[in-house]
Amino acid sequence: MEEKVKARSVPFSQTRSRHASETAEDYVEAVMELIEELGECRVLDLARYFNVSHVTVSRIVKRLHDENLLYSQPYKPVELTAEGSKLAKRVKERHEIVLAFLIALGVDRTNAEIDSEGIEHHVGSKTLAEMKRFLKR
Amino acid sequence: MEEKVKARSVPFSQTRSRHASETAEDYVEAVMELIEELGECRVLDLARYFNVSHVTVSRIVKRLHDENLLYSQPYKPVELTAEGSKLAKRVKERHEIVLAFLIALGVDRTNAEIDSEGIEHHVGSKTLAEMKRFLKR
DNA sequence: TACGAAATGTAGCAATGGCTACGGATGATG
DNA sequence: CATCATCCGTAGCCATTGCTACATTTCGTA
Repeated sequence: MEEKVKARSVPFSQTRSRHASETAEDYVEAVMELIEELGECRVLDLARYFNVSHVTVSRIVKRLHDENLLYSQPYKPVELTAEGSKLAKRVKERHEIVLAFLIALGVDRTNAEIDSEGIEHHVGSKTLAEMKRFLKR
Repeated sequence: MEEKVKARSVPFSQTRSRHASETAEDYVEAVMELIEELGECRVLDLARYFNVSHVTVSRIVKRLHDENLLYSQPYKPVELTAEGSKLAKRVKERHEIVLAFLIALGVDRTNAEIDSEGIEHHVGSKTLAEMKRFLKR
C-alpha cells in the first residue's frame, strides 16, 4: 500500500480566500496612508496607488464596505470603520517591522520595499516576534 | 494643486498574473516532491497535497501543460518538462533557504514551515542573497 | 473476461480581480 | 447658473481558482 502524503492544508490554506484577505489588508493600509498624505482617500487615489482601474477599486471598496472595514458613500471619499482602522494599524505596524527587518538584514531600501509588500501578509506572529528581536540586537 | 501619490506599480504588480505564477511555482515544486516521495505524481496526490478537489488540480495541470511546465496525458501521472524541472529546482532551493533562514532566526520549525510557504514567492534575489549570507554566519 | 472501485475528465456554478465602454454625479469656473 | 472636466458607478466581458454532480477510463481481481 502506498504511503499517503500529508495534506498541506495549513500552509496552502485555500488560495482564493487567503488572497481576498490580503487584498483587504492592502486596501485598509492604503486608505490609512492616503488619508494621512492627502487628507482624504478617493477611489481614484486608490486606483493610482495600486495601478489598477477605478472600476476594480470601486468593486473592492464595495466588498470591504460589506465586510465593515470601510465606510463609503457614492461619490464620497472612502473612510475606515473602527474595525478597518484597527486592522490598518496592525498591518502597517507589521509592514514597517518587515521593512526595517529586511533593511537591517542588509537588503537595499528599494528591494526591501518591494519584497516587504509581498512578504508581510505571510509573516505569522512567531516570525514577526523574531524579526523584532533581531531589530533590537 | 494636490500632490500626486506615486503608483506602487512594482510592489503591487497585477495581483492576478502574479498569483498565477505563484500557483505554477507551487505546483511544479509539489510535482517534484511527490515524484521523489511516491515514485509518480497523480492528480489525486496533488489534490491531497494542496487540500483541494481533483477538479481544481485537473484544470491547473492543464494550464501548466499549456505553459510547457508539465507533461500530462489523460489518466496518466503528471511529469515535469525540462522547463518545469528547472523552475521546480529553483523554487525548491529558494524554499529551503527561506525555511532554513527562519529557523536560524529563531522561529520554531512548525511556524517556519507555514510562513516559508507564503514568503518564498516574494523573496527577490537580493533578499535571498542576504538570507544566504545570514545562514553562513 | 467482465465487474466494480478508484482515478480522472467534463459541465456548470460562484467569488475575486482584471479590463473597456458608457453614463450619471459633482464641482469649479466662466 | 450653465457648462465641462473630472470622478465614479454600472454593464458586461475574461481569467483564475474554488466547488458539486455526473460521465468516463483504468485496472485489479473475482
